[in-house]
Formats: sequence, C-alpha cells, structure tokens
Amino acid sequence: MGLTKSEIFTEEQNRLSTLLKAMAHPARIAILQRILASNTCICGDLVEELGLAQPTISQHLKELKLAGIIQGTVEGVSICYCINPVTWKLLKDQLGIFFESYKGEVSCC
Amino acid sequence: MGLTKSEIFTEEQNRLSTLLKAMAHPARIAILQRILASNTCICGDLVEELGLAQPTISQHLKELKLAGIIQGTVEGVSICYCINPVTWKLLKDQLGIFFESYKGEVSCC
DNA sequence: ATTCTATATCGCAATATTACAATTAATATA
DNA sequence: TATATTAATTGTAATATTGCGATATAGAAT
Repeated sequence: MGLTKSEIFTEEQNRLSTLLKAMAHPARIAILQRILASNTCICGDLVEELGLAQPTISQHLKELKLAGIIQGTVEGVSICYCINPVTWKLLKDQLGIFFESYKGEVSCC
Repeated sequence: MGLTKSEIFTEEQNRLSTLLKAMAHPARIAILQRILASNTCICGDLVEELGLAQPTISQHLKELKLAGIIQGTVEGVSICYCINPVTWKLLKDQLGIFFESYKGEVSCC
C-alpha cells in the first residue's frame, strides 16, 4: 500500500524515523556537511557544488527544513540556511541513547 | 526520475545515507529497539508485538540485514537476529563525528 | 517601472517503498 | 513419511521519492 502505518508505533519511534528519513539521502548529507563546515549559512552555492539542478536542491532544503533540522532566513536576495540547534540536540541525544544502549559481546548469533 | 544520483556523491555520503535509510522507518526502529532490549535475538515475536503482517516484518528484517545493521542465524525452526557489531560501531562513530562537528552559537540566522 | 538575481513551486516521468495475501522453503516432530 | 511450525519469497496495489524543465515569486539594482 506504500503507506506507513504510523498509528501502531510510538511517538518516539515515529519522530526518530522521520528525522532519520530527512537525513537519509546523500544530497541532504552533503548539504548538512556543507552547512556544518562553514557554520555560516549558504544556499545558491549548493547548486554549483553538488551538481544537482536548482529545483532539486530547493526541494532537499525544504525537506530538511520541514523536518526541523535546518532553518532559513531571507538575506537580501538570497536565503541563508543553518542548523536548527534545538532539533540538532534532540536528534543527537536520542541517537546517542540509541547507539549507547548496545552493550555488545553478549552475542547470540 | 525517482533514482538517486549516487555517482555524484562521495562513498562516505552514500554509505551513511544508506545506513540511515535502513533505519528510517518506525517498524525498523521498533525492531532494533526490541533487539537492543533483549540483546538475545528474536524474530517471530516481532510479528505479534509490532502488529504488522509476517511478510512485512520479514521484509523489514531483510532490509536491516542487507544494510549490514543486523545479522541472523538459523536456530532450529526459527531464526535468531541480532546486531552486527561491526556496522553498529561504524555507524555510531560516523554519526558521532557528524553530530559533534556542530559547534552551535556562532549562529547566523 | 524594468530588469536582474536568487529561490520556490508546479507538474510530470521514472523509480522506490510499504504492506499484504498467497505461496514456497526449510526444519522439526509425531 | 506426513504434518506442523517458522520464515522467506513472489506478486501486486497503493503511495512516496527523486529529479528536472518550465514557470512563478520576491527582493535589489538600474
């Protein structure tokens, strides 16, 4: 049916998977890396640097913004994007807990 | 076109996004949480506990296995799944670096 | 006001994902 | 061997994602 049954999962599971999905594309990873590298925000540069058409970049930015991972403000003619610190911390913490909770070595397989 | 242009991205970007995509579904988050909770592996239990049909669960397990996040071995009639420690560490470290690299507060937007 | 520049939006085609019923495969047990 | 039991596979319908050309929008500069 192509439609995720979100009703049967917890809020936490849905929230985390939504955030991961927003990051789960090489172009969006690249965009985030670019933002992380220059801390200061960018935008039109991405089109040249990534090698994807402008509408495609715009769409990826929209998805990241929709998920709350980045935020953008008008900066004259161009638009300045940067990390949304709140979501970033939330995701970082939640992933931290998630990955830390594996205490390997009890191995069964 | 519905087809990601992997050629234009780095190995690292593709690898990371593939792993994130494998995790980016509430059912697969739930499966991982279940495995993390009982360290020892499970399988048929998931069908009852998650409320998804058996083929659906099987498909999600296959995706996690394909990405290398979990591994499974035959255990009599049932199959035992558990975390793949190598990939787990790799993903944990890479995400750690990624999220740590944001030193907020320089704020621009 | 007109024009330029930078982004966003729309619409579409190609492909991918999600979910499941039906079936098959594989192993255990009677 | 026949029969459960468990999980994988196949096929299919519904929906989502990716990418881009064409177009629209908004602000700056002339």
